[in-house]
Order: sequence, then C-alpha cells, then structure tokens
Amino acid sequence: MQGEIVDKNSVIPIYYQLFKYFEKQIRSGQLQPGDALPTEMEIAARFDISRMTVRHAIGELVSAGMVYTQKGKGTFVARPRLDSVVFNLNNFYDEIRQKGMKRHSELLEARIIKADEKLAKRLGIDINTRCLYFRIVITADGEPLAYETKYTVYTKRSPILESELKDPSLSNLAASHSDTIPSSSKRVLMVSTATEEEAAVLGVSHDTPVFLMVQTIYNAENKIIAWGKSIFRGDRYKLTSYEGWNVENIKNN
Amino acid sequence: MQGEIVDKNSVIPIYYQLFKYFEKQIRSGQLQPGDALPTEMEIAARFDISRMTVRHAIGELVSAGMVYTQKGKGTFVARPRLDSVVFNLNNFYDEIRQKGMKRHSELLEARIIKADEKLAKRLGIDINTRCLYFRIVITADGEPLAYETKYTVYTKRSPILESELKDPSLSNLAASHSDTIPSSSKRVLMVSTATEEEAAVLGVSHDTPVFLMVQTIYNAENKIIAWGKSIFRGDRYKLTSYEGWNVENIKNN
DNA sequence: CAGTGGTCTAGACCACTAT
DNA sequence: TAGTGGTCTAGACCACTGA
Repeated sequence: MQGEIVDKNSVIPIYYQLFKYFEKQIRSGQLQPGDALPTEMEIAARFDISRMTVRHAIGELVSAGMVYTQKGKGTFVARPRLDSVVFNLNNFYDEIRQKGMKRHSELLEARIIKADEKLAKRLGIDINTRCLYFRIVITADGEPLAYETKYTVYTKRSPILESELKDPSLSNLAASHSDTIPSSSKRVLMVSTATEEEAAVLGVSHDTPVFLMVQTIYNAENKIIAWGKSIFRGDRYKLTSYEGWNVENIKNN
Repeated sequence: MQGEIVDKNSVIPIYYQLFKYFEKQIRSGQLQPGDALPTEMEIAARFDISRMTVRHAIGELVSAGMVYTQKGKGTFVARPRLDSVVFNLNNFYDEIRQKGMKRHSELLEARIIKADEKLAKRLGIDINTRCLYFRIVITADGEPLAYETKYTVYTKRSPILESELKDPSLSNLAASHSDTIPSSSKRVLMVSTATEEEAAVLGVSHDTPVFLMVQTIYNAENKIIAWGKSIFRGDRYKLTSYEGWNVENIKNN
C-alpha cells in the first residue's frame, strides 16, 4: 500500500519521490510548521529503504528551507520566512518579455575615450586609460523604458560588436574588453527624479520619479573594470517579490 | 603531506574540510571557471577517504553555486552569475541598525474598524468584517524614515499589544489576529512621489521621490489576511545587491 | 539511559559521455 | 569500451537530547 508513495522500480530516484511526498504534505498543510517528521529510521523502515536514502531526501527538504533538523531531537517543519524579502532584478527586463512585448535596444552613442579625472576615479584607473563609453535606450513596443550609460576599460582592443552594446549585461561587456575576468558585481538601487536629459530620452516629463541603479563590476583582484548607470521609468517598472510555499497560487492575484 | 588539507582526526567533518579546500581554490582563482575538478575517485584516493564523503563535499559546492556536475563528464567550476540580481529588503531596516542608529517606531493611530467596500475588496473579505487598522512612523535617531499603513483581519479578538504594532513585520501581526496562519507573502516595490500627507509625516517636501511598497499576506487557502503599504524616504534608503564569489572584499568600497 | 540526527565506509549497479 | 557522476545499500560510530 505504501507502494503508491515510493515506487522502487520507477526511473525516478527514490530520494526524489520521498522529497516530493513530504513537500506535498507540507504545502498542503497536512504537516504544519513545528510538526515533527517521522524519524529517519521510521521512514526507512516504513518504505523499506536505506537510511542514507532517507537522509538524501531530507537534505533536499532542508535545502529548500521547508524543514530543519535538530541533532538528538528530530526533524521539524519550518515556518516560512515571510520577512526576508528579495527582489529579483531580472524583473526589469523579464517583465517586458512576460507581457509579450518586444524588447529593442537603441544605441545612442558609442566612443572610445580617454579617462578624465572623474572617470578615472570612478573606475579606479589611471587618467587617460582607454575606455569604452556608450549610451543606450531600451524600448518595448516602441516606448522608451530604460536609459543606460556604461563605461568599461578597453584594454584588449578587440573589435566592438554593435550586438554586444545592445546586450544589457555589463558583465558580459567587461568580459569582452577588459583583460581580466569579471568576478563580482555590486548594484545599488535608488529612487530619483528624471533629469532634463533623462526625461527627454525617456519621453517623460521632468521630475518624473524613476528607479536609478548603479552597477560596478570587479575582477578577482577587486579592481573595478566596469561601471554603469541605469534609469528605469517609475511609471512602467516595478519589482515583485513572493515568499512562502504556496507562491505559485498567488502569482496571478 | 596531504594531511595539511584534510585531517581525518579533526573534529571538523572531512566533507567540510574538503568543501573549504575547494572553495578556497576557486575564490583565489587557482581553479578558474570552466576548470575541471579531479574526479570523485581521484579525490577519494588522494585523501584516502570514501567516495560518498567526496560526494558530500561536492554537493555543498553545488549548493553554493560554485561548481556544476555533468553526468559522464566530470565536475567543473561554474561562472559566477553576475546578472541574476537580488535585492534584499532587509536592507531597509537593517541599514538603520548597521549604521549604529537607534530605530524607533511611533504609533500614529490604531483602531478596530468595520471594513468598508474598498477595504473589503482589497482584503478579499465581506463588508463589515472587523479589521485592525493602524499607522506607524519609523524613525532613526529622531528622523522619520518610513511611514507604514497596515490592515489585518481581526477575527481572534485577542488583545492588541502596542509592542506588536511597532514591529514592522506584517506577517507576525497577521499570525496574532487572524484565525489562520500566514503562508505566503507578496510585495511590490515601486517608485512614487510623496503625497501631501506622506510628506508631512516624513518631514520632507511634497513630490520628494520615495519607495512605495505594498505587501499582501495570504493564508494556506490563498485568502488575503493582511495588507500593508510602506513609504520609504528616497533620500535616505537604498537597496544594495552583491553578486559573485569575492563579495566580502568589495562590501566596503 | 535510549533515541535522535551527523558522519563515514566499502562496496554495488546504473546512465551517460567520449573515443 | 572505459571512465564519469548518480543512486542505493547495510552497516558503523559519534555527539547530542531528554527523561
């Protein structure tokens, strides 16, 4: 009768079947936060499998944050952490695609420049170092949504493809034109109001609220190799975060 | 001589020592993205440990996103994903603490109300359902930083503690006063400008750019049990995201 | 003390990859 | 075909918990 839960002859691994079984119990509320799971020995005996296989399944549940273990006591259903919130930035670009809109990047300007004092300081490089500078506007169905300005050191002197300038990924760009590999990235998200120039490019009125994001790319030696500033229209963009175990069910609310 | 790397007599588990060993190799760049790790059998033989212990260590590296495995081929160092960005909202409140400032919550208003049509629709409940409504201002060193308005259904009629009204966690509040348990949470982060009322409360001028966050708490049946709106001063708050493997080294830049 | 989860072993068979 | 990682077993000993 337990064969309905774990089929040892299935191509699906036993540990995965077991993981899904408990996941379902928890998501459905049959196992409530604080409830104890059966002991590993009990589970192994009930399904006639090895304790190591049981532990593999429980390990997956722990990784998913759905249970926690306490040495000498047992394994318990965790409380969903509704307060630790993460906003996934992919939203900014994915949102366009999800709505079935066509994303398009327009190159406004692209130049090789020699770093002046301000840029040299910002990039942590020497003055007059050759840099690649460019600006793009990202549109969806013809409407401007974001305005990005980017700088990266240009030490490799490899050819610049227009396609890569239209790619919003600053780290890919740095990988192509810096002589070191991008290793870390820092982004700061702020609110601001559009400057005259930004308002003109985005086709909004001056003082419209916008998201302002500044990104810095570092190599393995923690040297800055790229810097970018992005302005997102506040009337078109938003970030959404879902937490908990029933997330799929509320996404369309 | 390998004993310097893995000490089988240490109280630290072997798999963890091995995990740290490879983590160090990767962070230091001695193992570059794309490089293959030794095979599991090789590692087991070199350190004279069981293959299962090696697999445990590699499993940790996989969980950390530092390596990936390919059946029949081997295990390889992953490329850090610098494009998938997450902003951790805890920033909003942690930032205050991190700066050594004292957070304080001031209760502006707290009432039990009967839901009017607008609120009933927003909370997905019947008109005239009893709800707890309140507003707070969060200050740091006396300066207002955030303004929050919250509603939750009030079915348990349990006493309301002023301390819990000052806790910024909407899910904790819903847990106390709703007759069902919070299960999922949805948050939407937008930019806006302060309304007259918000500007007055926060002590900023009208039309100052602000973060606007709306949170909805659901129970296991996907019924809304709480709703809240938070206004964060744009001139005081920012969200920061770090990606990559050298993150600790760039946090102070 | 008995029971729990944490670690570890020395095998085994499998599916997949490349040659 | 040989080599890889993926799964699984049936033990073992340990540290920790609570009675």
